[in-house]
Amino acid sequence: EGEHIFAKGDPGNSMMAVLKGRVVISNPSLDGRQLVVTIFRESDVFGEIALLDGKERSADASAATDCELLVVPRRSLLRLLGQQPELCIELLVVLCERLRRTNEQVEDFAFLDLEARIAKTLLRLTRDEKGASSTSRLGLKISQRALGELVGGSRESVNKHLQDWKRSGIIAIEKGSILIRDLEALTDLA
Amino acid sequence: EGEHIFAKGDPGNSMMAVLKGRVVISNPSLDGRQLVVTIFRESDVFGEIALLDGKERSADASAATDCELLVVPRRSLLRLLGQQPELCIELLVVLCERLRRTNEQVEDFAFLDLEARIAKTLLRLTRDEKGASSTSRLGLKISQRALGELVGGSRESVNKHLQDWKRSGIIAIEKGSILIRDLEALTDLA
DNA sequence: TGAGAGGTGTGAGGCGCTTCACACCCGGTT
DNA sequence: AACCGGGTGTGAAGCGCCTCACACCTCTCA
Repeated sequence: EGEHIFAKGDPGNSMMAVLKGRVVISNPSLDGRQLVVTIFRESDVFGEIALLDGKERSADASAATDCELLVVPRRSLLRLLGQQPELCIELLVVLCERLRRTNEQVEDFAFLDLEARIAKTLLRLTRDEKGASSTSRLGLKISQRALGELVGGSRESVNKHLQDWKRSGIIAIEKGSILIRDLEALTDLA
Repeated sequence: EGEHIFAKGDPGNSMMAVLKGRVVISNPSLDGRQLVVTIFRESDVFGEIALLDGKERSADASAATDCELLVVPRRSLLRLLGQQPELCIELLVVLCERLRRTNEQVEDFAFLDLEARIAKTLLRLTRDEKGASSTSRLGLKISQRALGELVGGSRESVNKHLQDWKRSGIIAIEKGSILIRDLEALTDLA
């Protein structure tokens, strides 16, 4: 947990699959801030980009929890791809998903204000969470600073919006967990 | 010129290669604004995403100039990919480039202010332009509104920054063309 | 020749977000 | 116990960018 996996700018001659735990992909800014791009979990793969085109890593990766990773070095993958064309197609599909996701992020930054972005990622996080460990009663445990890094906003602003929502009964906060009371209202905001 | 090629949300069962002319890829917002994501030129391909994963088109495409396009329908491409694994790898590389580009856009929106984004795209545009038609004397012909759509800002704000730069001698504007006088200063801003 | 459309220049006002500053609460450490 | 670090809540000040409003310029087209 907390360990550094690779940094933006490193030479990238391998890709990884998450066997256990969570991996945070983030972008550093010049002034030390961080933007969290994605969080990968079991059975996701990452780091394919640098591997495939042979350039530098395009973002930082570090372990959000204790992890087990499967490392696939470049030459193994290339050999595999040569032998199994279906695998190649699968990789194409993964990259496509990723592109769609990133495109959507660009859109969000361009068109949505902070409030909408927070609402949206809150919804996404609970959806992801529910998929993984089926907690029917959905409480989301995340620090407001981390939420800020996910949406590209300051911790303080995140707090203010959460407070607004709490006052209007859209969410509740207990024991540091956020739980959604009015899902529809939140979807409208996003 | 001006013709609509496909719209976000359309079913996407083909991809295209640009033989001649320019194609603008853009995202529409709910309130009618547009964000221009990329401009493709001769020998670029686009529309692969929807084709590969079989989902909807993820953005609008329209002809910025008169164009000739080569349309590759889904089944042709899949057949080709089956026969020629190298082609598959090439596609992977194209997608990787695209992902890097889009990631960079996200970063820019998150970390750079409007001035820096304008500077950056101005530099990119002149670089692209010089590559295509080798005009040693680089003048960039683009409307300020179009620039605004490229950087995700209003026409007025774009104008104000350009005026600032004109006053400090970084750029000059003549006959509706922007030409860069102090390339280094502009690179510093970006 | 005059009208309109599209591009440009510029100021006033306002909203959203950031930064800074500070107070509070809780868990762990010594 | 006293103490710290990390997360939380909140207000004041300030800046960046947007919107609105308006003037002007240049083309094209009837």
